[in-house]
Amino acid sequence: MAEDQVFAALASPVRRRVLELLLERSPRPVTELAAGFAMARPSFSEHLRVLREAGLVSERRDGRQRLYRLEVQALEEVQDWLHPFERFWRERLAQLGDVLDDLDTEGS
Amino acid sequence: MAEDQVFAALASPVRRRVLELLLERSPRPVTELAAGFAMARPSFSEHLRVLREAGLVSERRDGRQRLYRLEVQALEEVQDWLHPFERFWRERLAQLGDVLDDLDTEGS
DNA sequence: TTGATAGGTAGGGAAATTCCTACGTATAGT
DNA sequence: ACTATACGTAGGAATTTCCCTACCTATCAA
Repeated sequence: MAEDQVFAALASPVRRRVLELLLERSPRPVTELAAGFAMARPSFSEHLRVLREAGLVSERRDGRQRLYRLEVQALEEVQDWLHPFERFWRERLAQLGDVLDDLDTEGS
Repeated sequence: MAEDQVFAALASPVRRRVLELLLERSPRPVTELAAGFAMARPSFSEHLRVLREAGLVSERRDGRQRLYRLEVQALEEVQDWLHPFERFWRERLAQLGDVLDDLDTEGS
């Protein structure tokens, strides 16, 4: 399943950080993305491959650079999976709100 | 980081499914949760442990059962991480909307 | 107390992940 | 044509993950 690959890709802090970098500016060449990581380049390439195969980024060649672009629609799969749970924590927040209201009422 | 453990826990389809089961009804005993998985019990126990250590579920003992409860606030870490990306796909959707509008305009 | 049920821990093997060094390929500049 | 740059693939070691069987502990029921 595609969802599986997306979640598996997000399991690595390195790969999540790459997506954050691409959120700031996209597309960007590999060297620029790799700059912040204390890691050999082939290791970093491997992370990019995982992101690519999950559909989270796409690659375009430009001269001798390869520009990686954020493909944000893949993250919608995460959002979609998360969505049914959202109701639950809204309830929690509502309850928290009630408690705060109570404290407020008592305090006044 | 706690975020790391949450994302790592969600990387497994089995564990995501467990959370979905707990969304339907929570808390539930282990046997009930394990019913749908073709897996030895100790393997399933291990998945529960990962979920517990990520803070995604909590355990309470009740007689000889252990009731697992969904702890949905741990998923907020995912939501929080995802949030900055949301703007991006809203833009994509807006663009898609424009295209559909254009088609509509041409069609009329 | 004996036996059945619920669910865990211990330990181990296969496979996947994550990192490395060495090397290959393509493009750009001189 | 030569050299440097950008980035990948190949192959391998260490670690982690995911599953197993065997066994232990606690509770309930007869």
